[in-house]
Amino acid sequence: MEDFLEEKYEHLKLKYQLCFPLYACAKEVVKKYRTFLDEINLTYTQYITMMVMWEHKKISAKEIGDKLYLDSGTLTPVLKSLAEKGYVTRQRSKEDERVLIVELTPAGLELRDQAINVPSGVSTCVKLSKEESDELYRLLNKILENLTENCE
Amino acid sequence: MEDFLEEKYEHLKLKYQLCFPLYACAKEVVKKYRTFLDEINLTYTQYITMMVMWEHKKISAKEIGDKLYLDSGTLTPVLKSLAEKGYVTRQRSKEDERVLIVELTPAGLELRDQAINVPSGVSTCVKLSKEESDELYRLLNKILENLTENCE
DNA sequence: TGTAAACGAATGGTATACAATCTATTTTGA
DNA sequence: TCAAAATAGATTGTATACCATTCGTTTACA
Repeated sequence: MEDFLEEKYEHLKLKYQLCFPLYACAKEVVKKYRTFLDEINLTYTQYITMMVMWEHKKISAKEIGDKLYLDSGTLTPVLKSLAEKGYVTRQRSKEDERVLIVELTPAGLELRDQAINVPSGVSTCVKLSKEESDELYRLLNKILENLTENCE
Repeated sequence: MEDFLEEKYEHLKLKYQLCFPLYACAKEVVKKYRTFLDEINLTYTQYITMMVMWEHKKISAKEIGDKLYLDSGTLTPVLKSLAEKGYVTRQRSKEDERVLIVELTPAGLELRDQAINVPSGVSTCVKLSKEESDELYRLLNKILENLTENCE
């Protein structure tokens, strides 16, 4: 095998990877969020958790994890920190003691008004047209679906 | 303000966010990589670092960080672990003592043959057409460019 | 009905990520 | 020329993420 015959390794180069820009892009976008979220003293993970709370008001930890693709190892400390900040309460379900019910507090609801301009701020930096955003949204959700089901 | 007038908060719902599927998708793809990379005992970060090494053989830590969008806080332990596994060497540049030169070892080069089927394995699970992959690649790199420059 | 299986959280361990700071070296510019 | 600024890595601290395991509760089913 000659040393210059490296064609079979071409696909291992970073620039031919689809998944690398996905990984890098997600990191950079979260980093951009940080500049906006610092002002309301939330991390990105706390922020997306609050988004679930703003929409659902009262929901189990399990359901939050399903929506955010996070397991209890990640979510438990996040929920505890949000409870310490006074934005949510944590209590066991009466019907099923295994279940942790997370509920939005009035302070948590008020926080929404301070977060209201975060999405547009980030969106301005991302600078995609409506058509491009829609297409990207579609492709990402398609991958998410494909990965969630078993692959052959 | 009536309680049912929540239109102004609609855009804060998770399903209207572009960045959330990006974040979730990147996590799930990296998780899928893990199933393939476990076999060769590499983490995802170690794997993309090795991809840079396979392509460049000898490169500074700074340049690796630029390519992978990683800072020294993340990269230093990754490079140390790869050196412990025997895949790279770490030594200071003679010309500029500040610079750390990372060099691929023969064992590191051999590892490439074991990694050769990883990209197609993940790609099979992602299940996008050639056209979709190309478009996603284009959009992600466009966002990366936009985020890297300043947003007013 | 009573025990095994399943379930939801919590915990401990490992590995990122990034900001802030520190150290050593090199470059700049008055 | 020589002090200030810039640069490259390393270190420290905080916050994810995920895996494996554990614990207590609930469900299934033999």
